[in-house]
Amino acid sequence: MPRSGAQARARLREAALDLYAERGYEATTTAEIAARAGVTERTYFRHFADKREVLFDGEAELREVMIAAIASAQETTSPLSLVLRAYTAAVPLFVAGRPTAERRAQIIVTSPALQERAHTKSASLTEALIGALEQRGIPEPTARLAARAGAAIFERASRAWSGTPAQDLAALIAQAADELRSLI
Amino acid sequence: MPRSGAQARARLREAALDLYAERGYEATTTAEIAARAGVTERTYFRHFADKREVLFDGEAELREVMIAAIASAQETTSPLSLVLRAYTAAVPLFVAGRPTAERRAQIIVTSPALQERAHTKSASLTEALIGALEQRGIPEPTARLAARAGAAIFERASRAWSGTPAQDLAALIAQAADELRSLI
DNA sequence: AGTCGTAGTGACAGTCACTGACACTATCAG
DNA sequence: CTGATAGTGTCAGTGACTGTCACTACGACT
Repeated sequence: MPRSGAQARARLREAALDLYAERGYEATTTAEIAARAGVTERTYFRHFADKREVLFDGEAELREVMIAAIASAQETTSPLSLVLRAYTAAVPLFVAGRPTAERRAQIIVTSPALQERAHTKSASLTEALIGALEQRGIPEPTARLAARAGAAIFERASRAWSGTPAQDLAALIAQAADELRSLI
Repeated sequence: MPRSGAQARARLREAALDLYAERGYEATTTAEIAARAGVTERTYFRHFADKREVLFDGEAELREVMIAAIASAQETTSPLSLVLRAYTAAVPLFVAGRPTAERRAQIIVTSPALQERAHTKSASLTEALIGALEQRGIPEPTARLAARAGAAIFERASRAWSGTPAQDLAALIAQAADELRSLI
């Protein structure tokens, strides 16, 4: 394995986060990000598909953890429980990534383009969960319904978590699930 | 009121639909769309915010119908029922717009950029429903949970509907709601 | 009939995200 | 030490999108 490129990628991430926060997403050019990271614009686009993607790196790890949680669950677990188990398994990742996630969130709310990408990311995560459920023999429509219900539950928990940092996210997930049950 | 512009807008919609279908979304330029519609590229961008938006025109009507359905419901209706009532009220619109919707859907699946926009559109519709629920005094977190559950239900119904055109969409919505209940 | 305000349009120049192609270089395996 | 490979720089190009200014169609109003 030659020159790793991982450092450049990390510098690009930080540079983008800084610049987007300082002068705003739209007022920042990809050339400026590259310059601050000490590379050329062309190199930026070798690491990230577009100007937004740099804010959504590290999503792969999250997806893998969640898929693994579904794959390794007991035989008899219900579809929705599988999805909630996946989100709960990811709680440590959310806790660890929290400081960065907050900075990111503050940037994302300022730009419709970034919110759009955020939606896409969570939709693609949902698709991955659906795939994992199907691997366990759950029919596609059922899997989709369960995954989307789980996503709604997690969003509710996650929003509550942003409000009160002290709470335990896993407990909030369970609580949101109860809320949904009472709604239906 | 001077020159309406509605005709140009309609021609742009059709031109885009044709070209995207013929040669693909990415292989089509906005200049080509404008040319086929008999206007300049600049005029295209006066009618539509970007290259994708032309495929998502007429969303406003849908939103209004659904919001009205929520606003005009009985006092005692539960949050989820309100949301389902909104989707059900929109069924005639979906039936009427079906032929175009199918062409559009075929185009959208060919391009990640268009799928991204489609996600954004349904997310913004969900936000509008949340707002309508809040108007009725339902607290935001509850409204959000109900709106997202309703969206999941409708997606499930809508997918079933694409498969078997004969079925009644309203019935499929009720059926999908039962499915979700049994999942929880 | 003439005038006047308004919404829509064309023309033009410019910025910037993103891509393809080619040459060069740092690193590691043997 | 050599060769294979992943990463990078350079350069030229396309196309989405924007600001600005002048012009025109149309309806309102006298």
